[in-house]
Amino acid sequence: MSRVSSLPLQIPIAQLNNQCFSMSEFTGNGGDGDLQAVVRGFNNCFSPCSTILDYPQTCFSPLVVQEEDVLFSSFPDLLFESNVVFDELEQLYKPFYPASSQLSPQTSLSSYVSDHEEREANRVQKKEAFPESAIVVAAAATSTLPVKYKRRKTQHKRVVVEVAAEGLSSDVWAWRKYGQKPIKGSPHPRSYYRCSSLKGCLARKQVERSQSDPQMFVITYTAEHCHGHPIRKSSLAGTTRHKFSLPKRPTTSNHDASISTDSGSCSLSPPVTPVLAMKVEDGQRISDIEASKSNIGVLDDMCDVMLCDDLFLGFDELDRLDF
DNA sequence: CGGCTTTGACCTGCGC
DNA sequence: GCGCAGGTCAAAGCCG
Repeated sequence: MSRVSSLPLQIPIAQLNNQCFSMSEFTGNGGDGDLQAVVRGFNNCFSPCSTILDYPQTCFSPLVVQEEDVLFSSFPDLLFESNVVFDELEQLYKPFYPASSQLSPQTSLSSYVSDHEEREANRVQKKEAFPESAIVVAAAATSTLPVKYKRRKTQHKRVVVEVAAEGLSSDVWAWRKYGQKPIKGSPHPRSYYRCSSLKGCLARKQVERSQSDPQMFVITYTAEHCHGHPIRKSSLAGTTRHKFSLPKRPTTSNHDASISTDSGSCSLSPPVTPVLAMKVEDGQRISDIEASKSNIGVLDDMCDVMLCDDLFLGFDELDRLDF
């Protein structure tokens, strides 16, 4: 049985379509350039008015579903432990649904949900079975932290996706890097970005190379944008100004996670990386899980339809809008 | 000059 | 309570 993936998909570059770059083309420093430049371009995989509009079929190609089968045959235990991100997609895409559309992704693609205890138990199990798996952990904001440190890791919904470098090439959002940290157990540092499209926007994302496949990047989105999408005509604001971002001062830190790129070399390339992701939210109940499980068949039958019809129809509609 | 990256320091969460 | 790891801040400097 094929299911919609609740894990970040890893699509080898060799399997991507012919339009994609190779890593050697894409990177300026032998494959380990400057990540921040690449990162700006990624968000489009969930952004209805980014370059995805121009290349929807490459973003949600049937390859995605095929890969899911492979993925889940390899990780069967994860089927009931993780969640689908289509509700996240829907949230982002909701404003752009065609008015006539009667079938939103939500209605046909209910995600698995879990309560806190179950997720915690699962997390432990997963950690044992798949210590390198990208796991989404999300939580509601309940902290009493000082304002200065309000944005801590468990406060917001988190969406984890894994993409090839090609998927990082365009973005409607502008991201500003505010930190980079080496992560224990990982040879690659993690970079931290915040949305710079609007001051005060809490949207964050973290980017690091996948441990299992250094050609892939694990991107974690945290919180939500408190503003609408930047208009497409100005979406180049999301592209980097710097041809190559090199360390501004001598450093011994690890820049392994960094990739050099810029809009000049990449922005015209379609975001060819198919991406699905998963999301977990607090407050979900076991009964909801059971209800969602019953939709698996629907998922099987509808995922192609949803992606190809609902979303793409909406993209077409949106594309006709005059920004 | 504004916006960006870099990076050491600081702070919090969490496991023991 | 302590120490570690992760997340954020903010100063310094670069770039267009």
